[in-house]
Formats: sequence, structure tokens, C-alpha cells
Amino acid sequence: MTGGGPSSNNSSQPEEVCLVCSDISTGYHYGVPSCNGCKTFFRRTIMKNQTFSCQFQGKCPVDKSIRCACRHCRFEKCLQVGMDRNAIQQNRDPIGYTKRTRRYPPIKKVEASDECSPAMVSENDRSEDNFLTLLSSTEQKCCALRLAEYMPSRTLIEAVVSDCLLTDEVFMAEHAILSPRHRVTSLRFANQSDYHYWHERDWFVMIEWAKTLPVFQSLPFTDKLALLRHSAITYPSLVHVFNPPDHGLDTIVFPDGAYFDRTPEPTRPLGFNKKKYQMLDQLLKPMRSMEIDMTEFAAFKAIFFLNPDADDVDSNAKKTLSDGRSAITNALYRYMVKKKGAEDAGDRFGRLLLLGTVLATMAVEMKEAVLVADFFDQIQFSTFAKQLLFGIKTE
Amino acid sequence: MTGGGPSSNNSSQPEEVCLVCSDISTGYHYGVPSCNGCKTFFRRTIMKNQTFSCQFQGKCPVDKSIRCACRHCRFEKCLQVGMDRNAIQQNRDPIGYTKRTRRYPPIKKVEASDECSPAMVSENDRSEDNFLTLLSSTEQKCCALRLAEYMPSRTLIEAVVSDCLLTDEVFMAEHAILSPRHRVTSLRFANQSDYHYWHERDWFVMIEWAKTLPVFQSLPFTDKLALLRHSAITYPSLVHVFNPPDHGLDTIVFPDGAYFDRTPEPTRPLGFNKKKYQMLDQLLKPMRSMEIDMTEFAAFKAIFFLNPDADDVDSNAKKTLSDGRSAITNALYRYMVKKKGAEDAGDRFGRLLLLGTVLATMAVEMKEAVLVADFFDQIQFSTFAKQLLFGIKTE
DNA sequence: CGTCTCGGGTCAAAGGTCGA
DNA sequence: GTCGACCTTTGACCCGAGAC
Repeated sequence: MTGGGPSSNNSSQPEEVCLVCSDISTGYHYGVPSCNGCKTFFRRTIMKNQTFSCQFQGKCPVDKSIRCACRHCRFEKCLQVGMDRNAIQQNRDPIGYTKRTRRYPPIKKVEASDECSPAMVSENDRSEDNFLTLLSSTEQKCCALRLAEYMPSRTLIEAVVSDCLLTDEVFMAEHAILSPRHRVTSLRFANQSDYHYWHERDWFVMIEWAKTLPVFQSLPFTDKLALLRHSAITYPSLVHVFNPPDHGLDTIVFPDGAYFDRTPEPTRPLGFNKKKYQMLDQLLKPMRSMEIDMTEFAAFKAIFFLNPDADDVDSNAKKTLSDGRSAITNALYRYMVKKKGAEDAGDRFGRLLLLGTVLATMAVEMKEAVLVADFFDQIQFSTFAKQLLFGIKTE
Repeated sequence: MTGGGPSSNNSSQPEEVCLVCSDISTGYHYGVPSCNGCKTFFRRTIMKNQTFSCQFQGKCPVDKSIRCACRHCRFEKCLQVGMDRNAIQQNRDPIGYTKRTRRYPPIKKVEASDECSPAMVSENDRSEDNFLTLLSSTEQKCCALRLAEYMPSRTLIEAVVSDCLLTDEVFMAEHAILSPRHRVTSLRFANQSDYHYWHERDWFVMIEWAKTLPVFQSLPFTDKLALLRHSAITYPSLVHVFNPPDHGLDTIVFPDGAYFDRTPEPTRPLGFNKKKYQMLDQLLKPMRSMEIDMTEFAAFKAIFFLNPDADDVDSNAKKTLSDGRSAITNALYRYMVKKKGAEDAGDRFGRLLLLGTVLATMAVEMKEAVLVADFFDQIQFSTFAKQLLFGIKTE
């Protein structure tokens, strides 16, 4: 370049700056280093012979981010830094025009990443984001399956090794249809068999859901069991809390109209009531207050399911789980930034992850077999559920 | 072919369609082909910072004919199809037609922009950030006190109600000096009395530390006890893990040279070894790998100490705790953004908060008195420690 | 004859308006 | 108050004259 090249300058001053708004300058315009916007703004104002008036006191700051806020002050600033109105050429021969291409090519640049860097979203980020989308759509299928009539009778081992139903299009088309029994016709206080019924359904769906997770698929069989066991109590709770029907901050209604709330049930064991309050106060209320959407819920469920610190998980699996979890965490965070803006995302993300402590607490407490018994009373579980909750005989 | 009009393309593709409501698109808005209505709706929602909630299940269809039926679902759809909130600009100068104009509130604009504008931080943010700085300096005092000789003998109640030593300049100047006993001269495998000794010291410091927290100060006495009890096991663990001397990813060395690592100790109870592994594998390794600094540690400790879900915390205190915790969470997040950049902050923040699940697990498991006994064997605690771990007699 | 700069023109996509 | 058809304004990008 010839020595005076605008950008070659000194290394310390890589870009010249618009004297009007401090944006990056595109060269000298009307005698002043300025950006494209201020250049065009000045020309237009002169050409159209416009006058503006300031809504305030004629002292508005003019900055890249707010340069459009007050045209009067922007134009004043243009003059003040020395833009020369005589450099405007009133009439010129018209020039040919060309059709321009879309400003937004199919790929969106998104992600606010400041202009300085290449700003390309990394390949890795993109695949994590795609996975989040996938998780969300899987979640919808889970909802459908949960409300269907279909309910297999099988052992835990059979459930884990069998092909995944959620990804079986034929099966889903045929069976994943709302059962008439799973519609709210009237509310009634939930009894023991309601709890049983929905827990069995949720465990069934849980395993089908788990089998869609690549990280889960890659684990050895015993680690799969360990994770499932670890989530046996928390998974259904999460599902009950998140899924409709939503009856406010202190009532959980099952899809068939059975419900429970903070009403104490003195005839039940202490452990039962404690569990109930915990779920309502520590999970239901915060989750509903946050108005978590399906994508966030799907991510949340997966993050806490893929727990490297779950009991009996082999140490070889910890790294896999930890990485899988991170991928989802990061995608979730980016999702929240997009949805709520960077400012609120931090708070929201923090709140959601802190709910993990509640889940962890529930998971540990319910490991005490006595509490399980309290919670579910003396009613018999299916073989499947017994194996899930209490382990497989051979152990 | 550039020759064709912008949208006339081929006759087969006459109109582009709004990805939100399937109405006719008027072009790309906020990154997405969309109609005028959805465009304006999106802008207004962001500008006014509105939140909607769905009356149904958050799955309302959004279509030209019914797009106004559920604003929550319409906005969700906008986000889902990829409308970019970063494309929203600041308020512009009104282009007066005839009547007066409406202005939106200042709008918040944060993120990446950093360098350009003063980016006025909100008053609230600033005070949260200041508090974080304070936490960090308090943490340094805690370290000093921990390594001092001074060790009071008092009951739990006396400890909680007495004036805070950490903020007593005179006391600190006189007593917070490194004791010769708390220097590593040589390493030796930790025995039972080493555990005891350091736990007693850490409990002592914990209470002095807690008394510096305004939120803690504002609580009723019984809630203070509940929080302290809840952190009785996890607080010392955190301190052991974070504080020097750092001997790598699987050894904890107390300041006086007593150490422990993954060496199994078959003569000890099972609970003891389990606890040890948990601490080393689930806390020490992740925390040291992350290279947490003192500010982050200080915030982390406070976030998990101020646990609204701790046992026996009165429901009136939950809100206070929750807010106090949020303030720190937010400040911590902003700190990480400043330190690591917006990109890495999400990941780091997530990792740190997820450690909360480990803490929660430890806290619950150790509540079983039998585990406490296992861990500490049969050696006698001080009155103070007994009250802390097992409760005060009157209960 | 390049090629760099700085004039002006263009139009997709921002934001604003106001009757329904 | 919200909605959205219909405005104005913005600015990234283009063309071309003139200087080197």
C-alpha cells in the first residue's frame, strides 16, 4: 500500500475511528474520518435540506450504539467534527444500478460474537446446538408416548436392551396416540394406585428416552443400569412437575385428573409427606415460576441424568458422561442467551442448574429403601419397577 | 439469475412465507423470512421486555389466522425459527408524522459490545459486584484465621451470637498470624486426630465467616443453626480442597503436612473410605482442574451455604436466602464473563454450579448419624462440634 | 492501465406511525 | 391497551470519476 493506507497505519492503531460516532471509519468523508452511516446521514440531511430538533437539551451523546437516537445532535456532531457541506455535490449523473444479493445468506451469523473475530460459530457449537434441538423434539415424542395407552410388560433388562420405541416411526404412528383414560375429565385426589400408575408409565418412558441419548448408548450395560437407578425417583418427579396440566404453583395434576397438593395426609407415613412437600416447594414452585420451555426442560433432564457422580458408575464412564453433560450445558446456555438475552441468561442458567442440588438431595434421600417403601406404601411393583428401584437379583 | 426480481425468481416459487405464521413474508426480518405482523410483534416484545405465559400447554399452533391467540407461543415460535434478538436496535429518533410519539424504556444492551460505550452498569449490578469483591477479601481473612493459633472454646450458641472476629481489626491484627504448627515441615499420613483438628478449626472459621454475610445476619437464630448444620460437612471439605498446599489432583494436604489420598484404609469403616473417595474424585479433581480463583471460590462457598432448601429452614427465610444467593450467582457470572470472556464463561459457570450436586449429595449422606460416626470414628468432639453436628440438646 | 479514495446511488431491513 | 399495513430512515454495498 502507499504509506498512508488507512488500515496499515501503525500496529497500535489498527483501525481509524469515526469522529462522529466512534464506529470503525471507512475512510475520509467530507473531510473527516467517518463511518458509512454517518457519511450517508450527513449527505442525506444536506441533500434533503432537513432540519431536526432535539427533544432534550441538544447535548445527546452520539455513539455507535445510539447514534440514531437523536438526529439533531448527530448532525450537530457532524458539523462540529468538521464535515464540510461544500463537499456535497448537488447533482450528478445517475449511475447504473445492480441488484444486490440477500444480506442474510441462509447461514445466520447470530451469536452476537463481536465483530473482531472471524465470528464463525464453531463446528462443535453447531453440532451441540443441533443436538439440543433433537433433545427437544425427542421430548415431544416422550409426551406423546406417556399419554398413550401402550404399556409393555417386560423386565428391566429387556427394556434396556430392546430397540428404542421413540425412534421407531411405525410404532409411534400406531401407538403414540392419546388414550381416552389420560384426559382430565374431573379432578380427584390422587390415591396410591395413581402414584403407582404414573410412576410405572414414567419409568417406561424414561428408559425409551434414555436409549435415544448417544452417550447412554455408548455405555456398558452396568453403567446404564446405574444411571437409570439413580434417576428412578427424580425423573418421574421432573416429568410430573413440568408437564401439563398446569394448576399453579402448588398443585400437581396427573394427565388423568388425579392430583395432589400441600394438603397434609396424616394417614400416610412421614416420609411420604416429606417427599411431597419437597417436590412441591423445591421443584414445582421454582420450575413453574421460571416458565421453563420444552427445550430447556429437555436439556435439564439430560444434564442431570448424565451424572458422572451417580452411584456405581464405573470410573471409565465418568469422562464420557462429563463430556456429554458439558455439551448439553453449553448448548443450553447458548440457547438461553438467544432467547433471553445475555443479561438474563446468566441468571436463568444459574437458577436452573442450582435446581440440580434439589434433585441430588432427592436422589440420595430416596435411596434409603425405607423411604421408597414409605412413599409407595405396600403396594406391589411390577417386576420391572422392583428391578429398577431395588436392583437386579444377581447383584 | 440476477436478472429476475428479488422474489419473482422462478414462477414456481412465487412468494416466500413467514416461518412463524406462514403468512406471506415481506422479506427477512431479524434473520428470518417473516411477515410484517410477526416482525413488529417480535420487536415490540423485546423492546418492552415483555413476558407472556401460555394458558394451555405451550404448544399452541401459530398460524396466520390465529397468530394472535397466544402471545407466549407466538414469541416462542419466533425464537424457535431463529429470530435474532441481537438484531434489535436501540430507540431511534421519532420520525414525527403528526402526533406525539411513544418511547420505549432505555433498553438494556449488554454483551460483547464492551469496549465501545460506557455501558452503564445498573446500580444493582454494581452493588452485587462490590459484594463479590468483599466476599473475596473476607475469604483471605478466613485463610489467615484458619492458619492462626487462636482457637476459642465455646458452645455453638456462644459462637453464633458473639461478635464477628473477622471484622474485628484489632483482634485480627493481634491473632491472625501464622502459627508455627500450621506449616508443612514434612508430610505424614493423616490420622484420626488430624481430621478432628482441622474440622474443628474449619467449623470455627465457618461460623465467623457466616457472620459476615448480611443475609445470614438477617435470619432468625434457628435458621442460622439450620444453615450451619447443613454445611457442617461440606464447608470443611470445600476448604480442604481449595486451600493450599496443592499437591495435585488426588491428594489433600492439610496446612501442617498431614495428608490423605486414594490409598484405601481397610481398617477404617466403609463409610469413611466412601467419603474420602467422593471428596477426592468428585470435588478435588474437578475443582483443581478448573483452577478456581479466590473470588470464584468465595462466591461458590456462599452460594451453597445460602441454601433455601436446607433442612429445617423456615419457609419465611427461603425467599431471603434465594435472593441473596441470586445476587451472588449473578455477580459471579459477570465476574467470569470479565475474566474469561462471554464464550467460556457459560461453560465455567455451569461446571461450577454443577458441583453443587456433589455438595448436596455429600450433605444428605452425612446427615445419617452413622456416617458421621464412621467418618470421625469414636473420638470425642468438642461440645461445640457435637452441637453443630447433632443438634442442640433442647431440640 | 491498474488501483485506491471518496464522491453518490441503491434497497433490504431496520424502526416509527396510527387507524382499526 | 395490541395489531399490523404502511410509512421513513438507516447503512452496507455498489458504481464510477479522478488522482496517483
